[in-house]
Amino acid sequence: MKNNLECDIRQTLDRISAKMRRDYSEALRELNLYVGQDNLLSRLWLGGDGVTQMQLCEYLKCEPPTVTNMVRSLEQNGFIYRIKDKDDARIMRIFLTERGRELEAPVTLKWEQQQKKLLHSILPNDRSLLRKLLKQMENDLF
Amino acid sequence: MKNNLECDIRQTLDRISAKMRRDYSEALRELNLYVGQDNLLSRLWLGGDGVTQMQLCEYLKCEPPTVTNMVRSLEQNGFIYRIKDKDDARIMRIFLTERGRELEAPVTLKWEQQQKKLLHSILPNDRSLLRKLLKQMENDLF
DNA sequence: GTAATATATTTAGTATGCTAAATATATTAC
DNA sequence: GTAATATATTTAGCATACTAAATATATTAC
Repeated sequence: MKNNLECDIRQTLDRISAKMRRDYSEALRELNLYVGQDNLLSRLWLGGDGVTQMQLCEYLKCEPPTVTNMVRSLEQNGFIYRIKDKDDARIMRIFLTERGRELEAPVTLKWEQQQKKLLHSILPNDRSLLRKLLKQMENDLF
Repeated sequence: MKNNLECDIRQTLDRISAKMRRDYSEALRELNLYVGQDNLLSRLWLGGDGVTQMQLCEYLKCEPPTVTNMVRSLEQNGFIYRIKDKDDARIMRIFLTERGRELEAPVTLKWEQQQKKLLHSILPNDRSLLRKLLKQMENDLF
């Protein structure tokens, strides 16, 4: 069991994602962001100003308390602000501040750099094959 | 940039690893373990009884404070115990309890189940190709 | 032998991420 | 209109995981 193919694939995948996360986390610290916050902001950058926390849960595929914490941190650091919906008092709507909006370009640059590093030695043909296989795995998982 | 190949691969990889972690976390809760603790224990199962925390850092590829916390939790739950090295008082050596040793079989079973699910629809040929590409990516990253 | 440096671990404080339970507001059923 | 149910968010408490700083012990330089 120890050294077979399946085991190796799962473990390698684990190591890649952990290492990717660490590197990426470090890169984002230069922008005063924590890893994951960029994903939340990206939902707002693509014209999603006024989105609810439930919509962010859906987008980030995480649970409501996680979004509560992320949103609190981002608000405290001045990247977003929240307004209670006037028709449904249960709902908080999230908006970008100017400072949050300004992060789009530098974060996109970090994304590109990270991707470049990740796929550095993979040839174009292999890239599309890799994507196909990963998508297949994703489908099996969900 | 938004929908190109590279971006897709990074994001898909992210989603797979997050989903895998969630599923796996749930499965491990039945054994009173948290995700990651199984990896620490596996280092001990493979004849590594008496290992130091620094060696666990190396194995788990994480920082010393993380190991301190994991080890504290595992000790409190009775899976391991710690003894101060008699020659070097800075070093703590980690040992499995009987309860910790008993977890090897059920955890291995969970691993197999998770791997099976992950690679369910990937053909053997594609599996070795996939592994090759993942290893290549890992090399680029480190 | 003492001072400076290196190593191993812990503490404090931050984040993401979870579950379970509490709270507040809306909607539905009667 | 009231009671029961559903939805959105928060709180509390747990985990992994990080950095920076503190602590304790060893080793090296002199």
